[in-house]
Amino acid sequence: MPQITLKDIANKLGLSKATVSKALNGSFEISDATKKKVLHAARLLNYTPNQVAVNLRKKQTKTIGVIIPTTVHHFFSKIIDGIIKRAEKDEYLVILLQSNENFSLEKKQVNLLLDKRVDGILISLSNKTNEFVHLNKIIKRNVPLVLFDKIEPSIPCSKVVIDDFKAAYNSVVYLIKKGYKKIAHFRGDFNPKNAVDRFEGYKQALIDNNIEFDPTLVFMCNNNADFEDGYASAKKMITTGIKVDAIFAITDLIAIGAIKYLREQQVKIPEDIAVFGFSNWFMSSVVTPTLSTVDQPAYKMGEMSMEILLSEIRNLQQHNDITHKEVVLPTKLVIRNSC
Amino acid sequence: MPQITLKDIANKLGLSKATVSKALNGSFEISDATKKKVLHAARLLNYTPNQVAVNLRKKQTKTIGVIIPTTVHHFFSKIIDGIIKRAEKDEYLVILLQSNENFSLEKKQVNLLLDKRVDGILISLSNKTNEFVHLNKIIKRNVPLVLFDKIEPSIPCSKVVIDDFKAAYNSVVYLIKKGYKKIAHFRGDFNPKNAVDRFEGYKQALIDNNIEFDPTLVFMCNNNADFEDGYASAKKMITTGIKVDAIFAITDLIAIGAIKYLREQQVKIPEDIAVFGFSNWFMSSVVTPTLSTVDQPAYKMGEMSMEILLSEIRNLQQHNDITHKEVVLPTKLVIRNSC
DNA sequence: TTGTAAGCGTTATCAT
DNA sequence: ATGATAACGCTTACAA
Repeated sequence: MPQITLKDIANKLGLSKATVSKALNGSFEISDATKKKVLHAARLLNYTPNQVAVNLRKKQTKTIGVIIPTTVHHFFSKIIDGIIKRAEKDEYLVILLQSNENFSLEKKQVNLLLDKRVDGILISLSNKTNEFVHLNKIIKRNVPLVLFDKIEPSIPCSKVVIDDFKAAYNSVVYLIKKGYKKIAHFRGDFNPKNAVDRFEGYKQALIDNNIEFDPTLVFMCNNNADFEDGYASAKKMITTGIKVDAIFAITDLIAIGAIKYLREQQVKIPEDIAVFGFSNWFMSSVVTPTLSTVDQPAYKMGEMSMEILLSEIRNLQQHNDITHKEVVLPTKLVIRNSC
Repeated sequence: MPQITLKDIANKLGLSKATVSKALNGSFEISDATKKKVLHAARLLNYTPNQVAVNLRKKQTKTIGVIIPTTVHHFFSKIIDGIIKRAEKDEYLVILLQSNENFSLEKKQVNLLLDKRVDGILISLSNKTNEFVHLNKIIKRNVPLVLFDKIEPSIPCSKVVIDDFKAAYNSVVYLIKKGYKKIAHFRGDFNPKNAVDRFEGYKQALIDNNIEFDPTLVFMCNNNADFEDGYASAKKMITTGIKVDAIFAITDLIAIGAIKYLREQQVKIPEDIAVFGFSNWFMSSVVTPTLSTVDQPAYKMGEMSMEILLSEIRNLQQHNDITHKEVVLPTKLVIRNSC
């Protein structure tokens, strides 16, 4: 059954398309009588405007594009949740794309979104992204852009992040205050900024507490930053005879991998070695022992990114000048039984 | 900077819009010479076609809509992964919406997608959905629809599901073969079909093995089917003095909640009580003890749903008749240490 | 208060 | 081989 159009209603009622359109949009120019007639006919015929036509005419699509490294990730799925819910409030639709940690895919996806004429774009950069022409292209095209979590500081756009440095710093300080002195760090080399910031936080916490930084206590988890990496690093640490009394892991998954190995080796947690994670995945609350970790406000991050994007879109449409925001969301320590 | 259009290129080159369009689309009517000129100019000006205009003209958007209950769920996020990856292969974009287990929201979202003129729709029904006019509307509008996971059998469209009955049946048979005789079931009352099917599978397995079905061993987890529910049900079971030697839980999360309570009470797993889950979340492989469970092919389910949707879209465009498929994806038991 | 007509940026048909 | 024109379905000056 072919879609009903304005023209159909106009013909049926002996009115012009213009009048029908105005009536449907509640224009004050139209008499109540015809408004009623039009509305009634529209309901009867089950008419709804073809948004593609509306979009073309109005030059806005009420759609925004989101590019993230992967959806299969507790942190990112909560961010998506926040993004979609916030978008819905303003009747925006969300196109979701995964870069899959692939830079050239990310570039391609930016172009797709631009061609789709989305009203704004939200990106969490892939770990491989080290060039930024695609981002600058977005900006040059005057499409609002907000970077979140995995960002590039030099891009002139709004950004929403977590203070990784501070969160790591606080975690390690917490460990130190509890009496741990030989604290290993299981780090990642990939998600450039986050991993580096956490590492720096770790280091600074040691220094500020008069504990000498010992590079041999730092283990690089550069495989995939996942469970296996934590397991392998713990194994490497134990088998090479490196003695520590605590581990600060860059990720819950890595922490849990480490826990698994330690438990297999009858290492008591936290008595022999304490473990601290990062992210507060749900999983952390059910492993044995339950994992102390850093809670990241993922939902909030998505919501906030969308919020800022929407306000920039609004400002753009109203020809107000837009000022970029840089939001640093607070994290908090969640102390459980692993330290 | 205003977007470059066909007209700009045409003017610059002293050609007509028509010629430029044809050249850009590689039409055989256009001479190689002008093709080259046009392509060069297009590249120079950084021209890319406005997809909104293309969509209006071609009456197709190369976009499909997906409605799921929630993104924050390991199972669903893997499905989304499968959907997006498959869509991308055919250069389709995906609009993602969450019904949030809210029926009226689901209805509204269907309308949004229809107005957006998406080329097809993928839905996993909310637990509250008990009317189906919105689905029939999609079909009446001739928009391809595929239902997955949470489906309604009576709707004339393609469906992709898991054989919940069989998976539950096999799990319980496995428990029985291992010698367990008093097997409790922690069930859910909500996601209608899945929960019921699993319950029926459980029951049938008992009957087929000459174990009398005992309704007092069935615990309803109708809060949210989550961790807390499993914990509470286990508590109820133990405190009311009901003796069992195994638990078949409808969900890993519920199983893990149960495990938590049992361990707190010094109940040995699996020696005193065995536990069997359902879904094979990653988490199941890291809890203590690691959880035996049913692996659901989530990624495959997303991929397959999209695959079928795309083929229906293709058939529709080519005016072939479309036949609906009903795919039942196989599951498999993952045996770990909890039974 | 209603209608006419142009235009959004394409593609497709039919001339030339 | 190229171009004029209409059409996709809507909104919006501007006229009536």
